[in-house]
Amino acid sequence: MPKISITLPDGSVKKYDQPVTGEALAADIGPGLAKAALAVRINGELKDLYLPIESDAEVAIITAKDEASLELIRHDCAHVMAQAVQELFPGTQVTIGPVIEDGFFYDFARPEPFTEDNLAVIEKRMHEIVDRDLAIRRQVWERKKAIKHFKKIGEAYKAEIIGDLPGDEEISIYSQGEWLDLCLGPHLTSTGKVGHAFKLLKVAGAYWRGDSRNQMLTRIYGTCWHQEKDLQAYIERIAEAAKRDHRKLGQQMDLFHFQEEAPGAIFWHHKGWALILQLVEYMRARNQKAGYEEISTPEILDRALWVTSGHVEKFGEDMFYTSTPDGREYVIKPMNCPGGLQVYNKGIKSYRDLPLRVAEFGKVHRFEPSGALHGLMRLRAFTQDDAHIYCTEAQLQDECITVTRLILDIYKDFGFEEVTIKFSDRPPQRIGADEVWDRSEAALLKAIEATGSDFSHSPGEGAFYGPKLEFVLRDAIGRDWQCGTLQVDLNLPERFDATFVGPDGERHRPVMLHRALFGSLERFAGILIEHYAGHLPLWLAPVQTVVATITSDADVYARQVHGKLVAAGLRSESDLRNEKINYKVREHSLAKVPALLVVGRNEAENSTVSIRRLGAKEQQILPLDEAVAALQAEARMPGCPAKGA
RNA sequence: GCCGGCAUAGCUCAGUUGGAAGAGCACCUGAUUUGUAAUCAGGGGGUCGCGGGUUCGACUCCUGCUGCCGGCACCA
Repeated sequence: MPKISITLPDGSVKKYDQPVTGEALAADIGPGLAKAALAVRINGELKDLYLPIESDAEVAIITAKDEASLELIRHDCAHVMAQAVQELFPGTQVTIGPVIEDGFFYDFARPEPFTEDNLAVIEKRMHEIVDRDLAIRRQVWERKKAIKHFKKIGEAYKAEIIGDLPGDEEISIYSQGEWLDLCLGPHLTSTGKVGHAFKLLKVAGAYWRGDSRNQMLTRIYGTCWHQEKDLQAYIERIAEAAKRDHRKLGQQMDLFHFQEEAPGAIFWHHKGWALILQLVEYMRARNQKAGYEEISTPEILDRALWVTSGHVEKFGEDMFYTSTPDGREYVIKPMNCPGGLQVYNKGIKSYRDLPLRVAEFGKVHRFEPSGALHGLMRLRAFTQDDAHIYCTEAQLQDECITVTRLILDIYKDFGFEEVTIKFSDRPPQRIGADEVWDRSEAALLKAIEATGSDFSHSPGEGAFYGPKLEFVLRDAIGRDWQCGTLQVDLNLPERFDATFVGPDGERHRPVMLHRALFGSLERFAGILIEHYAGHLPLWLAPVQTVVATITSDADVYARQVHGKLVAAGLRSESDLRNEKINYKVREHSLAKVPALLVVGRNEAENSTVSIRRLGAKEQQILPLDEAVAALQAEARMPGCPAKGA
């Protein structure tokens, strides 16, 4: 009587008298599969191919076609790299080497860190180890023996990891040839299965266990694919992202610059500023439609106010300070809310005033760690499209839903269709009663539900003063950017003693919400530049049209065309230089001007323009007035009624 | 902040073992009046990031600082 029955993915069942390995099972199904087999999935869990299956199970043979197999070869590739490193650089300790998106890394402890120059040598040795086709085998060791072994060979970090594993966990050690590593597995059956489609990408420092108080290790990043063409495609993908880099495009398009005297702050040139102004105009219109008022509060406020708000205590090390000759100490605001609360507190608020929605395009300064600065994406001086909503607890739910809908709707206008929401709830250290946290968290969750959005839960990641939602959008090449945020604040209304008079004639504490949609205008501009690869849609483009002449005979007409475009509200420039049209086309194309209006003798005589759109090879000849009207219509801000309409 | 790398003309980058700072583009001048991604010729332009040191001599070697780049940590 067969003892073990194996159910395959197609529903068929194979029966065996004794335990069977994944290898044997694959061979039993077919020689092609035996050759392609990389691992097995037993009851949903990935396992090594050579381990016996002891009891009835649902089993699938994993081959290169399975998504999971990429993780396997990347993990093995990390091990091959670790082996190569230890062969080449004796005395280097291994720590951890996980699979990450598109690749893997391994962290090493070594007095002398690796540099990029070492990568080629390590890569070469890795290819040799793959060619050795070493069998990879799993062993289970007794805990004490494992710790003793790793200590003996000088692997203090590995010994520490084993010591910290839960008591009931098996200590599995994988060997490939002479080389051993502690690892949960599973792995391929031999180093040969890794193949040669891998590449080491960069070296970096990384703290042991991700804690900046610990020793810094040296990390090597790599990527690994089944086939060379996949590797090449990945390398091209990285190159494509580099081409979109907003710092590079920002220079090419003459949008902004940075310089040493203002680390983390930006000099906007007029074209870049035009983009920012357009974002502000858009958000103002949306705010106005959504029932917001707008205020503006001082950028420099007495330090005492920041003591009251709690910022000095909590973020004192991360703020800009300034003092005046009269000896007063000020803080350059890192947030708009304390200033906003001063406006709220001026005069007495009634429950009839709520919900009160107050927007502020506030420029804030934060003394970010120098290593965190990154173009427009992480600045020390940036502008928030901030707003604070003061409401009653009863209104909290509706306000959360309305804000969430507004955010999602606005992202669509910028071509971001895929948005996920991150929900962060109460951290261990917090202020406020648990019942209030219960209600606040429930309100945010309900808002997610009401919009039917995808969301992820980050337990304990909320701010100390309240839970929050963070809105993450996916750009044209699949990268995620966290932009918008909606936070409940249980702290500041208390600290500044904000109140409203209720129907009962008593003073009550309002609930305060913080919300930003773009987050930072500068950062959002950077994201847009990368999302569109500089090809901003007409309504956002800094220079929307350029009128370029073919000969100087058309100069007078070109001025007339340009004048009409400007009168129609378009950001237009004219190019009457004594240059060939090829030269002009090339130059304005590189500057990412969306619409080039070429005029020569023909156009001047017929009152037409030849429109060449960015990226197109063909032109379109249109009567001047028709062309202006069409461009004007296209340049209209989405989501808002036309001005004066 | 931490680890590593980088810093030469407005931009992109060359610059050998330490021995007189270069190219292309851009800019200026002139010629050319041109039909959809670079017309030709000439010219001007440098504290080689900043400061110290070694040396007869430093863009080059050593060192401190600043900024930037790639990560890590941080991100109210």
